[in-house]
Amino acid sequence: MKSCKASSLEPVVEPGAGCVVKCSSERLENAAKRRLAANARERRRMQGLNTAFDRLRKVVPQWGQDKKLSKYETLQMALSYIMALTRILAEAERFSAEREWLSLHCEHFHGDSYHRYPAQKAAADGEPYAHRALSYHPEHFQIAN
DNA sequence: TAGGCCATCTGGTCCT
DNA sequence: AGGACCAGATGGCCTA
Repeated sequence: MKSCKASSLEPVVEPGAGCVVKCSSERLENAAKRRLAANARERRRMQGLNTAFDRLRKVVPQWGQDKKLSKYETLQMALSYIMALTRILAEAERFSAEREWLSLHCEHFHGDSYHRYPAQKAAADGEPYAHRALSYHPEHFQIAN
């Protein structure tokens, strides 16, 4: 019994017409199987992508959002969040550098007015600093663009 | 009912 | 050759 090469795209022409029919139907069957396998792989890939989005949603702030963020919103929020954290880090570094400078040069001052961290200052202003810094809302997305 | 969001299928392209 | 990735098409579900 002759076997067909599934890799060949052209139908194999044989004196007996039987193989042509059989080969093409086998090839069709193989193609269908490969398509189904590819569909399953694609489904798994997208599911993996969605679990990644879910994990991202968990670590991104959603203040005032009872509805879950869409994928686009999640990405935009993550971007804003990272930018906010970066800014906070930079500010913290700047403040600690200032503190060092002050402690070197102004030792005779008693620190209250100089040694305040932003968080403490903001708390004194009535609103938590971190909340003010990170309170991003979907309507702020344009800022990140 | 229109519009937004999503899942799935599908064919094309690139990479190993 | 086969898998991963991507983008377009399509249909379902939900909400204003």
